[in-house]
Amino acid sequence: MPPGKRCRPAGCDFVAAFRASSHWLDSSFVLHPFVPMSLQSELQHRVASALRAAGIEESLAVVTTAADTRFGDYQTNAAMVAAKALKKNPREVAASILSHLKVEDLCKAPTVAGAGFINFTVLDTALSDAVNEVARDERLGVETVPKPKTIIIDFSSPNVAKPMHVGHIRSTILGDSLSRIARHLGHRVITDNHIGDWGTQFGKVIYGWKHFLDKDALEQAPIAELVRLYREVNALEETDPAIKETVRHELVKLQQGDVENLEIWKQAVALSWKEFERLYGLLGVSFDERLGESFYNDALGPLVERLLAEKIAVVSEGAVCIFFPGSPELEEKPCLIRKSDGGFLYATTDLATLEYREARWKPDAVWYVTGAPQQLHFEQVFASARRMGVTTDLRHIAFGSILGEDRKMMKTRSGENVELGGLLAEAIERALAVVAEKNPDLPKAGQEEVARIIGLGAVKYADLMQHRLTDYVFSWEKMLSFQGNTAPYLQNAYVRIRSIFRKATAEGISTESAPVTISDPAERALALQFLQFGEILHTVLEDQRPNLLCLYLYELADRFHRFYEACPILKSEGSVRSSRLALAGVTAEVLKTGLSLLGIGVPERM
RNA sequence: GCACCCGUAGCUCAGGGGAUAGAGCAGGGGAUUUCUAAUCCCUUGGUCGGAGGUUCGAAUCCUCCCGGGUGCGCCA
Repeated sequence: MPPGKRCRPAGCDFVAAFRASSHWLDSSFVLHPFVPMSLQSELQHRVASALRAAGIEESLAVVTTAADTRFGDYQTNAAMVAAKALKKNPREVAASILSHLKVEDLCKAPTVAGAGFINFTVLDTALSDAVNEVARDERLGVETVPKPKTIIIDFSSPNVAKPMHVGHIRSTILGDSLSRIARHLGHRVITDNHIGDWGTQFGKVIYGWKHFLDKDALEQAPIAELVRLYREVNALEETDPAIKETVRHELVKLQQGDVENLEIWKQAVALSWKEFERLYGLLGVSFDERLGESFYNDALGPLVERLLAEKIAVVSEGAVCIFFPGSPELEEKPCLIRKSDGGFLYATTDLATLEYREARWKPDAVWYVTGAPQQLHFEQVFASARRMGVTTDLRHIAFGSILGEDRKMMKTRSGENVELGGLLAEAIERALAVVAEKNPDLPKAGQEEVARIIGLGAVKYADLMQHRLTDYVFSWEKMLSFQGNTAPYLQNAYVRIRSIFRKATAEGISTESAPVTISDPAERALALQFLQFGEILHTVLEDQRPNLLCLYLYELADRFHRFYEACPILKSEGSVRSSRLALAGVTAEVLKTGLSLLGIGVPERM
């Protein structure tokens, strides 16, 4: 199985889904999530009022952060958009809007620039007020959605009897992060690990188990032994068609409930789970449910029979298929749900799984976090589900493949791909070396704890920071880098702040929350950045793109590091000191919360 | 053959109608009596694969072409 793929079928027009993604929830939170305290949304309201007064369509009132700080803090392109429809000069339209715009309590006088941009520079006082609002808010300006949805997120889904390798990291980490964000925004989330515990790999495993199982090796390193069996049988099959047939027969026997094969299967599943649990524990990933493929076995036959009876499925060339007349994309691509030999397919399991989920949780949405190559499969499954009357929003959260140095997908069978356990161990080991060097006084146990947080953070961040649809070339160097745009960079910003607070406490300086007063440019830049926190999370969830959160946090840490260089905190005095301390404190909170939503922890020192 | 994705700096990637296209790494030069240098500052580096089109405005949308990848009835 290629690593970019899951053990499960795929398919669905993920591009269409991606494009439509901002429409599946309430339109009310699509464009501008309700952030009543936010300066940005307040400006937007003011612009909307001005547009109304100027006789222009209010929905054009979109305020964004300025493209360049030279132009100010925020901007709106409404005049240029309106000018197009009105067939007027954009700058004249902008002037007309300005004449109706009342923002003197928030900004310096707005200016018209370029082709018709209206730029806003926020007053230091207004910015200070806004920051103090966020600082007082437990949720740091992040509102929950008014109408929470029930979302089932199906991710990770490794195959039993095979090791988890780097190809599994994307689904696992992406799914985990999306789950955390969705929950944080108030949705009801059910995470399910639809593990591949009933695939055709068992024919090979059982054959190998019966013919050349090394019991000592199984004792020592169970997964490795199972993999060895799998690979050896795989190789044998290539050369001997008779063995291939026997292997297939072992699978059929298992599916028919053969006692011996069932027992081997149970042991293999249990051994695999043990290893998966170890990795999930290390990664801090948990699931509400682990209903693997085998859970749905008994449902497959009746499901197919019912679909046949309902004339949704038909027999074609001996196989049971669902056709999609009237759908140009799927006209020639039926969904097969029973082979001519009576065996079931992944689509069958997916449909049975969906029925179960519908009945048990009545979800508003089901998200399948699997590789992009599976899009057609999901398209077929979703189309089948619709024929069955399912109206739930089904979405394939596709992601690109991890490529080898040769820019081709890493192949499981070639054996060259990197096992996840080894990658994580290496990351932690390298982090430990750095921690020991930088923080030799820390007790060993403390160093190990810090190394774990940093090493795992680096690996997770390296994956999450990438646009999820892009293929990327796997590189140890990138995965294990602790410099530049990496998790340790973000963690370091947090650690610096914690260090300042420790020192303040030691010196008897009050760290009680105090009002923030913005004056220095570095303070402005930092403050404006964490005011965006409330908006960014909604955008991330709407597009299912944690890389935007990574980018946001990187910029926050970047601005903090500059502030740190430019604005001494403990060296300053009085209200300036307490203000800067408070500013740093909020930054730390946003960093910690933001990273936790990526599934990344923060150490107190590093 | 058909469908989908991708092509942006030496490398790895952001940006997906808006102002002079950004970052990390790599390369060059600086900063530490000062809250952690896993940091900061400066700097080198780009006909955004190509050609048309739409638009006041295109890396971004449309069409075609080139190049790479992936998928496409009894695998998962």
